[in-house]
Amino acid sequence: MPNIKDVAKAAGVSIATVSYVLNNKSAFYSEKTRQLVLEAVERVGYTPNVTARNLKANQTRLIGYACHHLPPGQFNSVLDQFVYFLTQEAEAAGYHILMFTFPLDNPPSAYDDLIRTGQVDAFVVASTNLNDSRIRFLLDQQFPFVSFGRANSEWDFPYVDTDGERGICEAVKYLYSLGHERIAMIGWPEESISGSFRVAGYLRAHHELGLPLRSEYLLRAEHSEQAGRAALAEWLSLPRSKWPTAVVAIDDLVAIGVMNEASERGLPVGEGFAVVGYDDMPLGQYLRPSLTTMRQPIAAICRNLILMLEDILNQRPLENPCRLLPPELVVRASSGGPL
Amino acid sequence: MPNIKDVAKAAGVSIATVSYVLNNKSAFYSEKTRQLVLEAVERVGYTPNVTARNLKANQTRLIGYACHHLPPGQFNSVLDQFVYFLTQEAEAAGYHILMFTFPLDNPPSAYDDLIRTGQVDAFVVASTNLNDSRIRFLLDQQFPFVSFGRANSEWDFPYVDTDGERGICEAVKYLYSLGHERIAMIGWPEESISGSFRVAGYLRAHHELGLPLRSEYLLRAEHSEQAGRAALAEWLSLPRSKWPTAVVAIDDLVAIGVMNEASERGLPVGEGFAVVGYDDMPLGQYLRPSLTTMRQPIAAICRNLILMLEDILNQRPLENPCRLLPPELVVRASSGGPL
DNA sequence: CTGTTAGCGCATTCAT
DNA sequence: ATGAATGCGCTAACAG
Repeated sequence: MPNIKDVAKAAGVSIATVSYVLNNKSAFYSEKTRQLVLEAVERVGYTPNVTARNLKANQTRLIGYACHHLPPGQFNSVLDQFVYFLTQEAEAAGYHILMFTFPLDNPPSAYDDLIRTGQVDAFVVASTNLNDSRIRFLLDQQFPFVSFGRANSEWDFPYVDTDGERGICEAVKYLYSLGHERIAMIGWPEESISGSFRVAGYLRAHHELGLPLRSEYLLRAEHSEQAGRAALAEWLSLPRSKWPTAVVAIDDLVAIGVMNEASERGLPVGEGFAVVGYDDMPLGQYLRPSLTTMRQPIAAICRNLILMLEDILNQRPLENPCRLLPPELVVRASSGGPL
Repeated sequence: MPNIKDVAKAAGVSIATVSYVLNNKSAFYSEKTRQLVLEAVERVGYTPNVTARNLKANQTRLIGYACHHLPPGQFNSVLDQFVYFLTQEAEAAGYHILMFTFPLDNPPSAYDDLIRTGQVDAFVVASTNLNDSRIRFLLDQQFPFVSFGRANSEWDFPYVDTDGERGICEAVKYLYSLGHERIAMIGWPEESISGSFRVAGYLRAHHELGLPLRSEYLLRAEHSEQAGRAALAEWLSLPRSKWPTAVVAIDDLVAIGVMNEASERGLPVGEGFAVVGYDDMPLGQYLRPSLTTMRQPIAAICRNLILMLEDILNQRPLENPCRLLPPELVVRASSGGPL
């Protein structure tokens, strides 16, 4: 690879002049020198070496993003979209994404490594939770990062998140508009932060609709198909008159469990028994019945994450460090028509 | 961040000595100096700066991997697994993955950029095809890379691939062992390289089993649910006695299309009508009926990719530059029991 | 306007 | 065994 010296030689100027031209420091060269340099750049096929530039500038133009392994049977339904859009937005801002993994027993260690060795300028943290050790660590270190997802409310850090409360609230109201009054929900365990927002939406919808809340209609379970099945089984053990006519699942995988259990027990999903999921995983439209769900605006989330990171890295004040984006109701067959 | 000078000062030695100790050049320091240095490293909290080290060594310890966007409705069913395992294996070898995107109208340009700016040491190319412009470009440039997937047989480059021919052959033989004799297949368009290997497996199985080949049983379509539906519809327009009793789909999404169309037409998938997919996407086990499929050994693929890359980057001769890994038949409900 | 030069942090050669 | 000095490729301060 040719370097700046080769260009200088080819153009018959000094390396400083080449550097000035390439970095548009227009005060330091004449137009004819510029032509000379650009032509030489073209001739020798020169592109500045990023490593050298980074060493000088004390940066990397790399953003770290950790991908985690999920136990078999689970999966992140929107990970591929997220990674793609994040990469694309990062590139638009002149960055690339550096992928890394972290040990489950000590997540911050991987972040620490990358910081200490100077391999990234910032992080995008995702799949956050209450007392998230990574966020606590990054706050401690005062290292630039943005988060997809919230954590402890008293912690002050920039994040983008889907407004799960609003989303589930909208889902419940939609079901109500179809005529459902016995609407059940499967949440995640209480420790889950995004889970608790979504459950709050369930509660708020009932409050605003004046629907009575029945504690037996709100169950908590883990992110799994089995959890959806078990929850429905529990509801179907109630007297028939108390069976919910609609279920809001906290994510699509749980919704699938509900649909599977319902089908096996002869409950007609989409015809009198409604199921709504959350995430809009790619396969949802091809399920039978196709899955009504709340779509996470992944592209917008990634755009916001990177825009915020740009502001942070350029020391610009953040306009709005806490951004909630509304999910979008995608109506398909599993929610059925009016009762 | 402290640098090597800080350590040298703290240890009362020169920076050269610190460097020697940290790089285990044991010929150049005494044991007691070593202790001195290590203790100073600990005290000031020093970690070598990777950018500086890279500039000196003319490397980046970064492997480029391009993720591509798929049109809505399509998706790469094993991308998240692939990215995770690739990242993990790369880390085990002392590398990280740099994600980037490329424009569909000029894929090599993104690879060229990263090469010219010196941002990566090598690439992992995936989703290859015949006349793949990226592979041709990297071969031209003689830039280190490995591929997940094959391309033109006359091109000489290192790759790992799933043995699609073997996989589909095994699937067909399994169906035959259940008593099926009218086994149909949906392939990808002829231009698809991995598609043609899989179709070859279909043909080989028929040959080895002595089953007659009927041209109407082999259809070609794109990677979509709709394609699976359309293929089944075409077969069901044959006289009933010629309906296939089993379908091998070239990928899970197509298999889902077949299952959906079959269910809607009252054909009992898993009970007399068998469907087998390919890929083992995470959701397959939760479909109704659960999807029998050929599982791609993603973890092993990633391990092989990185092992080969290590050999290449260290100028070691490649033991076996063309590695075919067998997929694994995962029997679930959609293939049913013996006829 | 242009060229010379000093570092960025590190590895390594060459003296001692 | 140790340290001084050089250079990786680049940017930018400074001198001319």
